[in-house]
Amino acid sequence: MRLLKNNTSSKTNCDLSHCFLCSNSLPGWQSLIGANRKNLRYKKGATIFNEGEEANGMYFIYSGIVKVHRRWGNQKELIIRFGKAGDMLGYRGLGDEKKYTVSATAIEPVVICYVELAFFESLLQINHSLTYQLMQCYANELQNAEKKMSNLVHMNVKARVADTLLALQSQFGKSKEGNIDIALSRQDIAAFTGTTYETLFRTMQEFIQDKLIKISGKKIFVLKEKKLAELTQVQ
Amino acid sequence: MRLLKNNTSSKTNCDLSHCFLCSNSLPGWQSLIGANRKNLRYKKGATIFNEGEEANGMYFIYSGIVKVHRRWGNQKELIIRFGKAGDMLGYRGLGDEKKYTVSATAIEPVVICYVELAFFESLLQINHSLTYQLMQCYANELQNAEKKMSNLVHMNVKARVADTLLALQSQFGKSKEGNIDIALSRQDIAAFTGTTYETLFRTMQEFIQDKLIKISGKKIFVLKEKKLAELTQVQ
DNA sequence: TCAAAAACATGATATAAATCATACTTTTGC
DNA sequence: GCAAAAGTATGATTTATATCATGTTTTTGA
Repeated sequence: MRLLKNNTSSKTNCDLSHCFLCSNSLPGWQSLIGANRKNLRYKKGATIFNEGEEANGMYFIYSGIVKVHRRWGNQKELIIRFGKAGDMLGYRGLGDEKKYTVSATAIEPVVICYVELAFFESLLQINHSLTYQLMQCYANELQNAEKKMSNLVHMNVKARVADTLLALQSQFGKSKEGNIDIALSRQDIAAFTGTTYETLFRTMQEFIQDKLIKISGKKIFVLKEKKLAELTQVQ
Repeated sequence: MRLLKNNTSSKTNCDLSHCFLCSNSLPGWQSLIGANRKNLRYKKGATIFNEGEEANGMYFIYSGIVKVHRRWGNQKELIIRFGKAGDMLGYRGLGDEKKYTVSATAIEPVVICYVELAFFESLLQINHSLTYQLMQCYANELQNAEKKMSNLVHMNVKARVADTLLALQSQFGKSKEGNIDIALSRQDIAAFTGTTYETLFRTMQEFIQDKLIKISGKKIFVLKEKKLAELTQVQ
């Protein structure tokens, strides 16, 4: 998926060129898209949509970070993935069931480009290339999901935490300071790893002891990437 | 996905009308497809493709049952899903990486309709509806994968076994006798549930004791579907 | 700006499920 | 048709990880 330059002012509207939808449509269609899209703003912690709700539209992230997650009971959750500028949300609604099967929550202020499902589907009918790109995007997501599924069953927590940190660094990159360029609560890191806060905490302490990582508040520095990668391999 | 009538003679070739590829193409194209497809046969236990291998083509199941799985080390595996007549394999190869990220193995004799990836991709370029159907198929698979991922983290083994049995019955239906219409080894059921053979065995014994299911060899009879379904709910 | 809530930090304890061990039975290939 | 391999069956033991409990610090919003 496409990356966006670092224009995260929450005042900005989508410029009709960077999101998944626009970048996969011919320039001539942008006025049509512009006329049918809404810009939505969410503050940190706000729900974008909830699992079980009627799927009404497609959400294209213009700026900010979103977690895509599933809840269990009212204390447990699994974070399936994080979405950032250029990513798409809600498209699972295209399946047989027109309901969201996951939830999406802003973990920092987010600007969304939103279109109604009916409009999006009509775009797919006339824009072959958009459908093809969407299909490609799914193929990748499926691979990720299948890999994650397998990791959850086969890897122990230590390996999964190592994998999580490397995945976060790969998706969000490093800041100039050198830390992974995303600020997550330990709770969210645990939910992304598929473990509890306490176990995540202890595992990270172990990594700090072993000098594999370094921590300063919410800033995480990967010190020994190779060692972490080794931990994720079958022993 | 589409179901096929019970014509499982391994001598039969695909009739160019039932598989995912043919049923989503206009009749006029069938001669083109016929000229480019190969019919492949696999016996029980045979590997169709292996994770890590170069992705060379698309596989459409004409008859038989296939497991799609990922290995870990050389003793552990997770079965991601089962495929039957009308289903498709190998399409993950369309993602960024042109390698299979999962393995596919025949668990009973299988007849496959095979086309080269290049041919399939050219079909996608000219057949908009095929691309759209493929995309829809992915959307469903993604929902399944995300649900399974969440189940693996949140549900205990008992709930997962109940879920597995219901899922198998829903996918493969019941025979006239009333058992789930697929013969799997306990090992495979365990791998699909994401647990070990021993734990699966004990859990099934518990279900038999509680009269939720009944067993005769590889035939599994679901006696109390509702009770099993309750076990899968958050308590 | 102050109270309440969320997040962070850690030790102690419980337990679900994996692992190990062993024997019997069925299937498969030569 | 028989040997080897795969699958089935079950008890005993270990262990990784969740759960519980409690206190501190930070963030948030009224």
